[in-house]
Formats: sequence, C-alpha cells, structure tokens
Amino acid sequence: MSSYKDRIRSLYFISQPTFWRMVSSDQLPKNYDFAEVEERWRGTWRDEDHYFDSNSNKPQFVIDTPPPYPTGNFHIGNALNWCYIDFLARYKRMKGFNVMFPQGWDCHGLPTEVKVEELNHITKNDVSREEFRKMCRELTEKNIIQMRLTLRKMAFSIDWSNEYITMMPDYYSKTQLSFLRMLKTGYIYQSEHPVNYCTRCETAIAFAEVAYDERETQLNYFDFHGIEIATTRPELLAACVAVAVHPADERYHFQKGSKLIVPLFGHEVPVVKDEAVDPAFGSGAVMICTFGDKQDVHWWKQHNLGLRKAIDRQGKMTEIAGKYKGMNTTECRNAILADMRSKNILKRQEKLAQRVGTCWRCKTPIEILSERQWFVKIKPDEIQNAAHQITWYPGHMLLRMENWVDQMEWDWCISRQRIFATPIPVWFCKKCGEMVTPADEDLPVDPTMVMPKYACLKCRNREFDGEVDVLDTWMDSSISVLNVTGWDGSGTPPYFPAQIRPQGHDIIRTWAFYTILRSVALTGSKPWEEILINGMVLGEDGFKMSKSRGNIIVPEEILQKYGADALRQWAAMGAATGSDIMFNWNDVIAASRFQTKMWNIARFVLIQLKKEGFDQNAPVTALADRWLLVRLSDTIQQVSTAMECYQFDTALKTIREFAWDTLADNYIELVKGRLYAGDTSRKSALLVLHTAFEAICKMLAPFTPYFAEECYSSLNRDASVHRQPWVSFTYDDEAARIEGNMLVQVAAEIRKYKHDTGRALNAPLGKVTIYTPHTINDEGDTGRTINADIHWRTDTAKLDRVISDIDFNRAVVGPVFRNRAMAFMTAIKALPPEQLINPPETIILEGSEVRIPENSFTPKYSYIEEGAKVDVITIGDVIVTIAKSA
RNA sequence: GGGCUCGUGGUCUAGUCGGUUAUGACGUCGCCCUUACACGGCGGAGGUCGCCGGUUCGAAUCCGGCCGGGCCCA
Repeated sequence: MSSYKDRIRSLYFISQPTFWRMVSSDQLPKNYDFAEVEERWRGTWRDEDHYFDSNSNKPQFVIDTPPPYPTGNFHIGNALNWCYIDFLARYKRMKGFNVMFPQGWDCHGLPTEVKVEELNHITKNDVSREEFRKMCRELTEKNIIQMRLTLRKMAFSIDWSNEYITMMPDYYSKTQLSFLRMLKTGYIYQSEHPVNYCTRCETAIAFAEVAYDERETQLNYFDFHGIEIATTRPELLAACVAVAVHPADERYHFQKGSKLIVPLFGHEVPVVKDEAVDPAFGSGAVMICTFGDKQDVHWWKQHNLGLRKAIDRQGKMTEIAGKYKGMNTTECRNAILADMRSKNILKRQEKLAQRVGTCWRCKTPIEILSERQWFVKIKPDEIQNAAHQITWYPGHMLLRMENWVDQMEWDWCISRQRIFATPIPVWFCKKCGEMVTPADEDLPVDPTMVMPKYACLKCRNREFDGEVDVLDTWMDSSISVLNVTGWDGSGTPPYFPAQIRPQGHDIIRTWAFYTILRSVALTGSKPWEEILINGMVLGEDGFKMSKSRGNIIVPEEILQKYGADALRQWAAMGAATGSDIMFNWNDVIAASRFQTKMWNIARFVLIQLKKEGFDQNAPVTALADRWLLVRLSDTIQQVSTAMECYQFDTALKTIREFAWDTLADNYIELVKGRLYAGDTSRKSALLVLHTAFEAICKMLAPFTPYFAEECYSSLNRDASVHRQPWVSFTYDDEAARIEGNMLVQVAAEIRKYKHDTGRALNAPLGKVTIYTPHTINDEGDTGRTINADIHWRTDTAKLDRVISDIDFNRAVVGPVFRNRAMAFMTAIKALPPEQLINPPETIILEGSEVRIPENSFTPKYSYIEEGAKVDVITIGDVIVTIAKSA
C-alpha cells in the first residue's frame, strides 16, 4: 500500500545524498546531528572561560551550589537542579557578572560505609579505622570521576578551579575550624541528653534524619498496681519512671506524692498529673518511660523525673531489665507479654495503627536514648531573622523554613558514632578529664591518630583520650557557602554573602536550615541574598521515581537519545520554577523538534545571506521588517524580565514562540518572496533576519549551549556566543506593530479563505483589494506570500454593510457604570444603526442622561456583496474583497 | 489532626492582585511536498477551568465550605 506520499518520500531520500554533495559544500548540513555537534564543542570549549576571576572589577555573582553525594550516578533530580544553576550562571555571565559556579562533593556518611562493607564483604569492625576510611575514600574518588563525566556532557559551565571535596584535608580542616570557633563561642556544647538513635547503624541521628513510617502495632492493656495502663511498648516497663493522668480525669483521685509499684519489676514510681494526657486514649492513664517517644522526653523534663536506661546502643536490654537483660526489644516485648499473661495482669490487646520514627537510611525504628553527645544550640529568632532577609523563589517556600524553625524543640545533635566523617578535633585528659583542642595551624587532626602537642593545661598530664565520635555530614555541607566565599576562620570571608543558593525543597529543613544557622553563628550574617528552590522530579506516572515502581529515568539515557540541549530544554519548560515536575518524553521530543526547526531557520538565513552579504547599515523600510524588529524588541524585554526572576519556563517559551511562530511562520513566509525576487528592499530584510537570528542565538545560549554555539558560529565563524553580552536591542515603532499585526492577520485570513474554498495555499487568487484606514507600504510582500494581485486602498469600499453585532469594551464599561453596565449595553444595542456608527455624546439611561464613554463599544459589520462578484473578509476595520474568478 | 501546595479539552501545561473569544505541547481529524524544514505548513474537532455557595455589572482568577491528589510535620 505505497501511497503517493510514500513514493515521493522514498524518492526524495534516495536522491538526497547526491543532490547534497553537489550544491551544498559551503552550506550547513541538512540535518542537525546533536551527537556530533555536542561532542565537537565539548572538545573545543575551555574550562578557564568559566573561572571566577578574583581580580575582576565586575560585580560578583557567587552561587552556593549543592554538593551532591557521590553515589556514582548523577540522577535526574540533580540534573534539574544543575540546569537551573547553569541557566542562571550563563545568563549572569552574559549580563556582565563575575560568576562563581563551584562544584562540591559531599562525601562523608553512612551510605558509603554501607557500600564499602558490601563490596568488600566486611563489616567496619573487621579492619582498622584508618583502613576502613581509606576504602571509603577510594570508592568515593571513583564515583566522583564517574559523575564529572555526566556534568561535562550536560554542558554545565562549572568553575572547576573552585571544586571542593568535603573528605579532603583542605575542606575538612575548615569543618573542624568551624567546630572549634562555635565551641569557643558556646554554640557547641557536650551534654548527656536524649537523642534519636539508630541501633542498627549504632549512631545518634538528628531529627532531620528521622523518617516516619505507618505501622500496625498492639495496644496492650495491663494491670498496673490496681489501675489499668495501655501501652504499645511493654518492653520499656523496666524504664518506667512515672504514671501520668489528666488532672481533670474523674476516674483517678491520687494525692500529691502518690506512688505505684511497677509490675514484674517492683520499683516504685510517682503519679503525675499533666494536661497533655489524653483521657480518651486507652485507659486515660499512661506510663512514662525513658524513653518511648518524644512525649516521654517532654514529660520527663517537665516533671523532673529519674532516668532508667533499659536499652543500650546495640538495642539490647540492659542490667535494669533484670532477667530480660541481653534480649533485643522484640524478644523482650514477647517475654514480658508472656509473663504478664501467666501472672494474669494482661487484660486485653487491641490493634493500633501507629506512626513510628525510623532511621531515614535503614528504616530501623529509632530509639530515644540518653547519651553523652555533642550539640549545636539552635536560636530560633536568629535563624528566622536571617531567613527573612533572604529573597525566596518561590516566595511561599519561606513558610517551610518558618514552620520548621518554629517547632524545633531540641538542639541539633551533631555527633555520630561512625567512621567515615570529619573527626571531632578534641581530646580529654586521661587524668583530670579536661578538654584540650588543637591550634588552628595544626588542623586537620584525627584525635584518634595523633596526640595534642601540649600537656594538659590543668594538671600537666601528657596522656589523652582522643574523641572517637565524628561529625554529622551536615556539619561539612553547612559551611559550603563559607568555603566558596573564602572563609579562613577570621571573620567575614571576602566574597560573603553569596548571591544565591539553588536547592530542592526537600532539604530546606536540613541544608538551608543548617547553613543559615552556621552562617549566623560564624559571621553574624545571612549566607546568601537569594534562594532558588527547585521541585522534585516525578516519574512519567506521576509518582516519585523509585526502583520498586520501575519508573526511574536516568539522564544518561536522555543524553544518548536526544542530547544535552533537549534535556536542558525539558528542565526549563517542564514546569514553573519551584513546582514538582513530571518527567515526560514528549517534552524532550518537542525540544529536539524545536532544534530541528531552528536549524532550518538557520539554513534559510545562511542561504539568503550567502547570496549577497548583508549591509549592517541598510535602512529598514518595509512594514514587515519594521514589524519583526518591534516583535523582537518585545521578546527580548519579556525574556530578560523572566530571566531576572528565574522564570526559565516563561523565558524559553517566549523565545520558542518568537522563533517558531513570529519569525518562521509569519515573517519568513511574508518576506521570502521579496528575498527570492531580489527587490531593492532585499537588504532591509537581510539585516532584519540577521538581527533576529543572532538575538535568538544569544537568548538560547543559557538554555541550549551547544546548539546556540553551533548556530552562532555559522554566522560568526570565530566567535563564541558564550562570550557575548546579553541582547539589549530595543526598537520602538508603534505604527509598525499595529499595521504589521494587521498584515499578518490579513495573510492568515486569506490563507484560511483558500483553505475553506478548497484551494491549495499557493494557488493564484486573482485580484484582491484591501481597504485600510491608513496607507500601507508592504513592498509587495502580501501579494507574493498569498500569490494574488493585491490592491491597497484607503477609500471606502463600495459595499453595503450592516451592523451585525456590537463589541463592548468591558474594561471601560464596567468601571464607569458598575451595576448599571448591563442596562447601558442594552440601551446602546437599541440605538438605530446611524447612531452606532456616529454615536451621540449622551444617552438616556434609566431616566437620566449619561455620557457615552470613549472606546466603550465598536460596531461589528457584515457586508453584502455587490452582485455576488466578490467575497468579503473583515478584520477589525480592514476590509478585504476577493474577486471571484469566472 | 496541623501547615503548605495543586486540581484547566484524551494526556501534560500557561494564565490566578477579576474584564471581551482560556495558552501552548502531545495526541486526534482534514487538506497540502510551495527553491529552510513532511522532524514541515495550513485548518478543524475537543473545555460547564474539581464540586457547592458567596462577593461583583462581570469569577478559572477573590472569599467560605466540601471533595480529591502531592509534600512537610505531629
């Protein structure tokens, strides 16, 4: 079933290569080969062009970029984030800023430790701390190398001279220095305090690392010395330190100082009254244990209760659990329930849906243990204050920060009982316990490997225990901004604060929060002037990408199929800045089609320019030419405005519309006849084509760096678009805007007329007369584009016209007449035709005389043909008559 | 339970400090290979802008309530 179309197409493709070689040696290739182009430019561009210049007197634009975790795979969420960063870095460079786009790597942490254990079939305790660290470092280095390749393919204009790696000595010595500074100023302290603890990872974790999981559990009712208690955690009975009831609960009449005996264990605990007890839950009496949950900690503090540690760091029952000692919590729970049953004190059990805090990494339910840990003081007012001095994009993301800060209850626990992390740089005197810290110039130190250079200041002893705890990785990454702005521990760094922080909304409560906290603590100032939040990337099915759903898309796959520029366009256009964005192959395909279209525009422009170069000073005379310059000027304004407030979707959309609709479909269609014909005004069109095309290249440069470079270099052989200033072209010609719009509309209406009357678009049309209010000089464009014999006239068409309807300008009528607007419109409609054409000054409305506001309505005409000899099209006040062919 | 956010043709999406005919893409249907492009051009069909109520001359847009999704937190 080979149709005519198919046959033509196959012929076309067979003949194409030969045809090509013959005529096109100095022309652009017919197809845009993204793979070839992207690889070629990648090999040509130099890293030095993106270096931050510390000697420059341009205004600085320092970007506090997110250091990714070096997993080895740069995922699509990273890609979105980095695209935003690169759009603004490239834009700001073109705008004349001295831009710093550093690349960091946030190396430390549990995932790498776990991976190393897995790969080497060991556990961290099988080798020395130093050996284990080395294995982690080597794996991380390998992963970084891998990820750098993807970053380069995506054409991110990274300043590689400002790369930082948090596990390297020059970085983590800064982390240690920042620790010592905050220790000195009292922001950091050591204390025994309840902390979230993962017994599988054997480390304390911060609230930000606690995830919540929906689980089903048993609510157990048992007899507690005569009163009924409901608990989900009977294994904590040994840790029971009080029983609490609501003060207004009629069921319980305890005197002040009443005590109860804990079943099975026999220790005595007080009864306390507290408003926070929910009388409707369970039996209305609740046991307080150290610690079942956050509420227990609350009560424990408030009522000054004793401490009973029943669970140790490995999640095993301790000494005070008596015969249950050494069991894990589940074994203990079962054993205690069995014992309760046999003693007949277990009354009943109910199923209960519960949200349980888990370790974000391994999903093990967290325990709250009281431990000696290191903490950073959280001062909510300071943080709120700094957060409010930062401009948030989009604005509502500030609320997330406010809410998070408002509900902070505990200080930030920064110590971890792990290995691959920044060591806490302190020692303790073996004799008197005094804490000793290293001198600044001795950093970095690993206190488990080296000893202080001095004797204990207090007791002159020379033997010390090095701190074995290490720092939370957020302690590393929360000074990223201090690092890139040149902090050396002494006051405010030279480039501080940074201009912008780009990051995802998922880490507002961690990275953004901790960074603000640390900047305020160490410099007294906000860390950045602006923060730009990007959304999460969802799978094509609208769900979060996950292995189990099988909806993961990796950037490498897109790069390979459609190239970096198409992926970057998807990132810009997929959604408004800050919104979550669904991955969509269609958008990537549409992006690559846009490149094809632009490529063909480039070929057209080049072919025309090659015929006879263009004259930079040619007078722009023809209406279509002036019109395009007006539209270009508008486009540049709109795109620039969008870029200034990081609305990348609006910016790229505006560029695409201008290139595709305005330039290709309207303008080129109008002027190609003039270009082919070689009219005198050909030079005018060439100059306009050149101007518009060059401007599009520049505007596309931040979004599609490879493609823009390829196009631009076809115009200017030895120049890079990435070293050009941003477009600043303006052109003001109101008459050209209005008349040009009319011209385009007339051409469109005539095309539609041909379509409706069953003609081919290039079919000749005979005599067409266009009646306009003003004289139009279109240099013959309209006639050629629609293939007709066009006559422009300014006199009145000899047609019978009748008013068919009235267009009201509601923006005028509404405010003037308010609730009488409807009555006004009815009254106008009732006027006789001659008064609609020449309206009176006033009209009678509900008995009173009112002025008719200017521009409040326009009559709509329809025309009666003169002896059926012409077809008539009306466009506003323009009338087009088309002679009917015999 | 609280906070934030979203709900627009089959799908995704723009517009959201009120104003005439609601944007674009993909898909779909029809016509057309015209010296840049069929990876194209032109045209069409397809929407009670989640539901209900209110404010207003006028509501996708503002207000209230409800329903449903997502994120964050208890």
